[in-house]
Amino acid sequence: MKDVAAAAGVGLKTVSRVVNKESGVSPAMAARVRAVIDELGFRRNDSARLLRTGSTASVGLVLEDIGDPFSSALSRGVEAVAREHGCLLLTGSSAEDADRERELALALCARRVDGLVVVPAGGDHEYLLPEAASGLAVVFLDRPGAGIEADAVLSDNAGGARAGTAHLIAHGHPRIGFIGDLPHIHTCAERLRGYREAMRAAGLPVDERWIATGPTDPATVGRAVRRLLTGGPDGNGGPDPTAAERAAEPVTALFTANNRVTLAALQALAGLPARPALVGFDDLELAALLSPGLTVVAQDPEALGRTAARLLFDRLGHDTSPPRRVELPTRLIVRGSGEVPPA
Amino acid sequence: MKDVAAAAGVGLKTVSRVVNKESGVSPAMAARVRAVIDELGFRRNDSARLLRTGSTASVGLVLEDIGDPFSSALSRGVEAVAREHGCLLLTGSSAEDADRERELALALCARRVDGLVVVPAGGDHEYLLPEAASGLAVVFLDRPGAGIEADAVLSDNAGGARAGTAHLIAHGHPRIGFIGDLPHIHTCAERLRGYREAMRAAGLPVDERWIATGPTDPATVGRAVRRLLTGGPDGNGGPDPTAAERAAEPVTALFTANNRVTLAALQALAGLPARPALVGFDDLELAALLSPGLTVVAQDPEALGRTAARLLFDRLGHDTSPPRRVELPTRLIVRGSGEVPPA
DNA sequence: TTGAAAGCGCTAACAT
DNA sequence: ATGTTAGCGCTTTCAA
Repeated sequence: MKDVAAAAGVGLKTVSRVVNKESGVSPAMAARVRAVIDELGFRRNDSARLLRTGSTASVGLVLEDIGDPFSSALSRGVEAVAREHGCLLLTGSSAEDADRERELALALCARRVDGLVVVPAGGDHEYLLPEAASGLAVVFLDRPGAGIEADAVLSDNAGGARAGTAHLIAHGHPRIGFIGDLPHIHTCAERLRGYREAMRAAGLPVDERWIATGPTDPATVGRAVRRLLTGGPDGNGGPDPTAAERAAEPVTALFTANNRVTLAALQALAGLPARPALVGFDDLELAALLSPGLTVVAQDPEALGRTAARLLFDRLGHDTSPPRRVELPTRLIVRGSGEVPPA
Repeated sequence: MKDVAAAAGVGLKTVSRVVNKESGVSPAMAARVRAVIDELGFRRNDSARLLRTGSTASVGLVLEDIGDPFSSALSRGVEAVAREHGCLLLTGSSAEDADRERELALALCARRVDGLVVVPAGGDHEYLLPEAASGLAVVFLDRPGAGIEADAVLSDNAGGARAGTAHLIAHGHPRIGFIGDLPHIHTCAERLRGYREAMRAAGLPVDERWIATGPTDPATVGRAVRRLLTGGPDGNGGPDPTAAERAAEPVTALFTANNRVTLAALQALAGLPARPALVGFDDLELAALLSPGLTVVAQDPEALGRTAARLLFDRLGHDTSPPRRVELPTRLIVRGSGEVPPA
């Protein structure tokens, strides 16, 4: 900019005015400056500008895994709203690792993003307190944060799981298996709660060996599927190994608690002759084209992302009301797999 | 930082040294400074730091649509490599719009990203020349750029389409329909070229009415599917309307040129009694679980992203060799839908 | 080992 | 309508 001013033989501020389309510059002067700008290929350095003005016109998004369709739909929602506000989006993935989440969030803060949308991987967010104290707006997405008072946007996980489980019960299944990811993850815990509530509401007992939680790789989920369907021992070595080692009653239906689990379960079931009823949490792209079609409890991840971003910008607009927790409804989509009667 | 220095009663530079873990500070002093830092909740402002040092330790990624599974896999690849290099990733979507791409790329440049990975939406990238001249590294991804000499990482689109089409031909289909997205998009054009080459290599004629390009919404693709299968007029009002209005021979197989087209075509086919053979470009998550399984020409989007990012960091490491074009192979995955014989 | 001064590229506030 | 000065928060340079 200094170069432009020198080359055009004008003051620095005049160039600044032209670049920022401020009024108070004669057309002739503006034209001359613009000519020099083009000639020199000058582009304003926004980092410097933003350092000076204080705002950064950018928000950060910490996802669990940008490659997961659910995450990318979230991020589409956040991006759309950020864009409406003329804000750039800085994104990173935590790979479901608490340290990485922290590191990433702090890196974004060091860049002085105006606000942060976080899909929590860790269970403690106290590390954001100093940032929040110095003006950072924070919204948690998909899962609530801990150790800091902040807005959260979630799906009605328990309600959705309740509806999905009740749907299976209504189709005659008294024994239903639950397969989820890691039990300490909020969404998994809530969906399990919904499952238990639906069972209890129907007066059905729950055998703890019907509940499988763990990694979502196809091998692990495949083992869980086969165990639940045959009633074998759980192999987890739970608090009561002798009970766990006894065979459980086989289930006739499965509730799979997220998209990756559902996918892995479908793969495991593909080889089997008789298929249990299945309801999955999260919709899948080809769900309607399977046979039978896949019955799911669908979230609206893009709406989740948009809602979180709106909340964030409300806060940036100095909305100082107490932290809110917004819960978005889920929707049961009936397509066939959940209506199979017990074998 | 100034505040910390004042509160600790030390010089500014000492605080800077402690924050950056530079050597040359006595342990006692360092401890005192760190105590004040914690007390005040001080966090270094990286924007200011980077303004001073010149580098920004960040790279930009301009995608077509972050919500598309293909894009998000690309971005996972880019992010992984950026992370290895301690770089933050700034991402945005162009929504397949040239102006938006430009606007986004320039916004990232104004933030002084060190490098830019661009999935081109527009056909002209001259606007990046001034940036490149002042040191920006640029790599195009998925499609080549135009108007600027830069690296590009692509899939072997023509080769993949050739293999897919040849596969259908080998299974006895002389008449094969091609459904793609917009014909000016490089990937579509290349895949169409591959299709034509395979047909010619087999000595088969191509009726232009077997080729449908346009938007990828389910309605448009559905119409194309039905037209190709029944041999109705093309309705495009092409250069030879009278010929176009004559009925064409119905095709017995379809080659769908990207994931969205494949998805839409599958939806359209779901309602139909007799199904044509189908090979799609791009793999889909549930492809193996459909019946018949979906035969595809698979790309490796994560590898595309990683390769592009590696090339970018090579350039940032002052690799000044002439621009390269890297082409990654595709893989035909046989699952059933492409092996259906002609009706 | 420590610190003062200069300056990265820009804009806000105040001249002219 | 245009220019000058100071300073955003940090690092670099050089001096003590």
